Amino acid sequence: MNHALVWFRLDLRVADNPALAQAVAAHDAVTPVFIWAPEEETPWAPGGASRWWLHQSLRAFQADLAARNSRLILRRGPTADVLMTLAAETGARAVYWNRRYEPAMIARDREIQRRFREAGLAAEGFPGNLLYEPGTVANREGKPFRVFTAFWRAWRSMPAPALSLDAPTRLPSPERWPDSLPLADLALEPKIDWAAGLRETWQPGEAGALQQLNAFLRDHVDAYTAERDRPDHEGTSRLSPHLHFGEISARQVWHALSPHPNAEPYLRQIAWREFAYHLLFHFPQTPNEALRPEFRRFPWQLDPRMLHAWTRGRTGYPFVDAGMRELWRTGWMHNRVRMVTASFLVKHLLIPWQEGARWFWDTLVDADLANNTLGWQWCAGCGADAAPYFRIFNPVLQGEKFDPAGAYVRRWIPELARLPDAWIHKPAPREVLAAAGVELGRTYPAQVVDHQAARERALAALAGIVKSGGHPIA
DNA sequence: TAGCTCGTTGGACAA
DNA sequence: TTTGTCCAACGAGCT
Repeated sequence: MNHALVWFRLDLRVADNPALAQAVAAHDAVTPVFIWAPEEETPWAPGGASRWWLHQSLRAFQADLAARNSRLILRRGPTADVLMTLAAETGARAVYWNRRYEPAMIARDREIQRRFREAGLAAEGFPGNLLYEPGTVANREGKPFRVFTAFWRAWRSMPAPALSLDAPTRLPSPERWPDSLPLADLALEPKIDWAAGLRETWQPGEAGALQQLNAFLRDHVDAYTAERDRPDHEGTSRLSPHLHFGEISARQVWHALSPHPNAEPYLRQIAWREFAYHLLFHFPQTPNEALRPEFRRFPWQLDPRMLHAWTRGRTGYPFVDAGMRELWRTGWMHNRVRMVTASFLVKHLLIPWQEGARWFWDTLVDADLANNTLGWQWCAGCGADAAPYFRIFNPVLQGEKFDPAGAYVRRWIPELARLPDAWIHKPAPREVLAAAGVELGRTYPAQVVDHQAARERALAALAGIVKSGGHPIA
């Protein structure tokens, strides 16, 4: 039989899957395989929340494949060895996958391709995870954009993407299936069950992704510009984890949105995702190092107690704490609040952005190396397209502006629920606190830093690295 | 080309 | 209370 392997990673879908489509079109037996090899992704192996999601998504994908008379073979790494072994076991002459763009993943794909080709086997990656691959959008000099708006203009004027590929109705199975590990053997789920909030919030898998997209199109896309900044409302798409795991493709989202008269603001967000991959591709050190070299001299202060207060939502700034608790409970945080919490860690506490990136990496179900890196560097002011450095979010004003009635704070910080709206985001007078049953320092922490003092300290620190010259240290 | 403008998501302060 | 202006920079991208 003319047999092919399809190696799945962050493309856990049957619809609009170029690698799968190629295998079905050109082969009369297809073996889908997923290989768990987190050591190959260090130091950015999937964190706890990502592993939880992956477990659920793999289970859903197994069912989707079973409904098409197929299976998902599960194995553990090393990936290249496993794929070679599987090719030998099944007699497959080819392996296909959809490309990933993280530096370590690019290197791994290249190595697998080399080994397969040396063995006389086909090995081919396909573009399935982005609308336009890194390297295809460049400025007039042929250099990578570093400013989003310019990237967006170029990106938007690219030829429209081809139509999405239909899901194959039936996948040709091999005469004999190779062995598969049980899903539980990948040990992706937490040993102590902390995932109740995740289960309540999400439906991982391709069906859940489509449902989420349709709900967004039906209920939220029209008001997106106004509502996307309101964490107290349900105004965003909440597609990020589905996109990260490839349960839905950016191309499917693009085609679903495009006919819509109010699609542009959301497509811009899709372009941000592509910009993040573009930056990671061209600046592969950025998950660990500031893009702007002068920030390597920034006088960070790694205070473990402050960091702990931030991670657990105990900074005394309700808008910040609500966000951190939403993250801890649901594996997700509203984008507006991500900016404010990140800014608070970096600018108010002067804790290195990498610490925040690492915490988000472990707790977000949508943790994505490109997006996480861009987001943190942007907030820290050390990345591409950085805002003027003297822009420091005021966590009280941000709360009052984007959660005016305090509903978001009350939802995640029940101990403040009885405070009146006017005092929900800032320390209330003694009698107001008493009436609401709040005792600062006991039922809810006092502010760990004073905003004004922290702001001045951050501005002084920033002035220091600018004044001492913008040259990179050797 | 050499200068100009502007940067997803602001804030503080004066008037 | 609202509105306008400036705030310690810098450099990509454009004309």
